[in-house]
Amino acid sequence: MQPFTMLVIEQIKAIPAGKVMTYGGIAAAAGSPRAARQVVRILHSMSGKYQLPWHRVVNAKGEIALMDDESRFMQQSLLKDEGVEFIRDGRIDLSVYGM
DNA sequence: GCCATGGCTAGTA
DNA sequence: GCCATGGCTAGTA
Repeated sequence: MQPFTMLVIEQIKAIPAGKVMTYGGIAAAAGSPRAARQVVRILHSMSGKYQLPWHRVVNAKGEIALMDDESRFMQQSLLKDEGVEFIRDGRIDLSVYGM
């Protein structure tokens, strides 16, 4: 496992319940601001193995990025259970979370 | 080659 | 809606 990958995994694991981070934000925190897509890949392929709170990651607009209906519903439910509030229809006001 | 991005245009209203 | 971007895992040889 490469250093950057490890940093990204740590960042994701460090997101507390009830908070969210963006793909780009995580990439930046791991020292590589333009590597948002790589964060996507890591979530996609290592969420299960490393027990990542994958549902706490959203895109830069505060939207759930998943394409699959079932998965996005799941993500929304998990976030709501943690107290994350959605504005009209599936968006999160990122300014509430300091972004 | 993959990927669940992001940011900036063109083009419509 | 388009396309430049980044870092590398999964899987074959």
